[in-house]
Amino acid sequence: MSDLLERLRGRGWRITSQRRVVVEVLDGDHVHLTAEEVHSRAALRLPEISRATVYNTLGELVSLGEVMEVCTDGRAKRYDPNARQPHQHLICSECGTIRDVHPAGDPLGDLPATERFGFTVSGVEVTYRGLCPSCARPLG
Amino acid sequence: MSDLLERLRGRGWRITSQRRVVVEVLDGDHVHLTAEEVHSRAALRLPEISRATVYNTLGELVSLGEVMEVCTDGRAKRYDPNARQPHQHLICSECGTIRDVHPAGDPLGDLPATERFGFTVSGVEVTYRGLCPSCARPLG
DNA sequence: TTCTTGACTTGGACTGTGTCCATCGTAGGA
DNA sequence: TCCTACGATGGACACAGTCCAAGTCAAGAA
Repeated sequence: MSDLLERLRGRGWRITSQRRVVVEVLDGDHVHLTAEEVHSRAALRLPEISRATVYNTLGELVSLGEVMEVCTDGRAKRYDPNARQPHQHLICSECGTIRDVHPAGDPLGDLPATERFGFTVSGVEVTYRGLCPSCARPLG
Repeated sequence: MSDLLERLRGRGWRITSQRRVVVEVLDGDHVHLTAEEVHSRAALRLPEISRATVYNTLGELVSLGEVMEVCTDGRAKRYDPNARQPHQHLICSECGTIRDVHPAGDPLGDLPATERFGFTVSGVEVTYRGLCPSCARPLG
């Protein structure tokens, strides 16, 4: 069983087959799936799993800090299982591919007090945009 | 007439009453409205304006680089008329208020070549999150 | 000025994403 | 093994955004 499931049990989660499958789908590949993609992959193993359950489970994983929600465009959110290691995202504007990246610098520290307008700033998201090698190629 | 309308005319835009009203709504306050908010404000001046037209016009303004699309959460996109001056956003996680901010540092330069994976990186969005003064206040 | 035409607008249907809720099922403790 | 509160279900619903066929009109031509 994955460390993640163990941590969840430790936090009082009731481990059901549905939750197990959702967690395993996320744990399997470190790609950035939409909720629908998680649902269809989960349904391969557990055909009767409902959309509502997948949405609920993803929402809970996000609020526990185990999974990161990535809002790339106006479309579906994507879920990043690599939430425990700080990182940013590089997104292809053409095909939507997402890569995790680790920039130098400290964006939080870059925001001077005079630019905080009294806010309690708790986090920062950095999203780089561009074209991936395939999409940048002329008639690729 | 606004500079923006003049620029648009220069780019071959047909200036219709609908487009004029949408541009005026955006030009008026430098806040970050959703498409629906733009539509309802536009409808105060031009009651019969349709949602489709507002969406079309906003989309065109974005692709011309005159307006910036801001995707704050999974909900509706917001439209920022301040697209010609580079800036970033500070968002209250509680009430959704958005402020334009101008951090020090150069996030684009912070992404080393080894972290670009062959991408042609063209831009970067930085979103700071936290609580605004009203929402941070205990029982405010 | 009037005419012409193709770009623009309209409204309603449609899609995709996500939420809600009443009901049913079951994990895990007693 | 039994109980029960927590979780799952699925279908209705809400919201954001897109699409399309038909009607309208801005602006250049005559």
